[in-house]
Amino acid sequence: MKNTATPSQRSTKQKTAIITYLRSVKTHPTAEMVYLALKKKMPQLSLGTVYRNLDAYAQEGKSLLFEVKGQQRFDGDVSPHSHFACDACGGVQDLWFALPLPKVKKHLSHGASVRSIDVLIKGQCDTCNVR
Amino acid sequence: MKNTATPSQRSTKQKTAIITYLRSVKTHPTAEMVYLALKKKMPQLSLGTVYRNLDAYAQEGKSLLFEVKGQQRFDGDVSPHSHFACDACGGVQDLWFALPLPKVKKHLSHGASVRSIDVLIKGQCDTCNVR
DNA sequence: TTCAGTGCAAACCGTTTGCACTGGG
DNA sequence: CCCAGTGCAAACGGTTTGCACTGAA
Repeated sequence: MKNTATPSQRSTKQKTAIITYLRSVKTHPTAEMVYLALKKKMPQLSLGTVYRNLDAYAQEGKSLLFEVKGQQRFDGDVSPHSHFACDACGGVQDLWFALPLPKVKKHLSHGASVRSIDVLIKGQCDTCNVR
Repeated sequence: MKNTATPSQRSTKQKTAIITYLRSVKTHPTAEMVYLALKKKMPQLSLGTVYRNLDAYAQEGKSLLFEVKGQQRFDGDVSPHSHFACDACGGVQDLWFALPLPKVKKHLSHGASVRSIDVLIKGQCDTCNVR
């Protein structure tokens, strides 16, 4: 969240692998999850590189970034939607209801500009509730 | 966010001061902000105590807890509302538009239970936009 | 008197960063 | 050849925690 924005100029194996993985998955992974998944195929991959690229993608608007229980979660799907995070298993799911955007904007102070709208619902998922 | 829930049994100066301060303020302070504010009057107050009590209040539903830029922010007003966080100055403001709750619930998986709904809008506040 | 709560300081851990090296253009 | 990007490991900083002490009941 603090990495300085340096728009990417060169394409590398690592960048391609990271964005490809993020877009192929619906788990809203942490940086470490991405790192561990890719390390199988790219053993020399470093965690710092994963953080740098995930942060860059988020800043460029190529991914969503939100925080759950003190950890950053990334989402390769940037179309507007919300998230449900399970307190028990830590899983995150997409929710596709629409926000009343005109109403929202009406409540913002005049002159404020919006970069993102994050809706995060916390609770227990159905699976964890059964156990 | 990781402190184990131990419902408070004894009332102390510190607990009273912390919840009173949190309810008196509209700044959505971090634990450190609360600590620094109260330390003026209670010089022996410790940061750990502030964290423990703020976390406990959040778990008991006596305050709201959400995360902005890797930091926990606390809100003594637990009536349902949303937040706007300025990327530039770090300030957080309340927003009082209503969510379409029936629609939201319709999209949750059957069997899931909801503990909280956090709406966080990020951008630049009017003041920072002028500068 | 008892033990929940506190103060203190060290530990924790997710994230960031400095630096030498690598490889894309 | 050049310098953006990477790997590595150390540093960072917000939060948590172990332990001895304190004070509410």
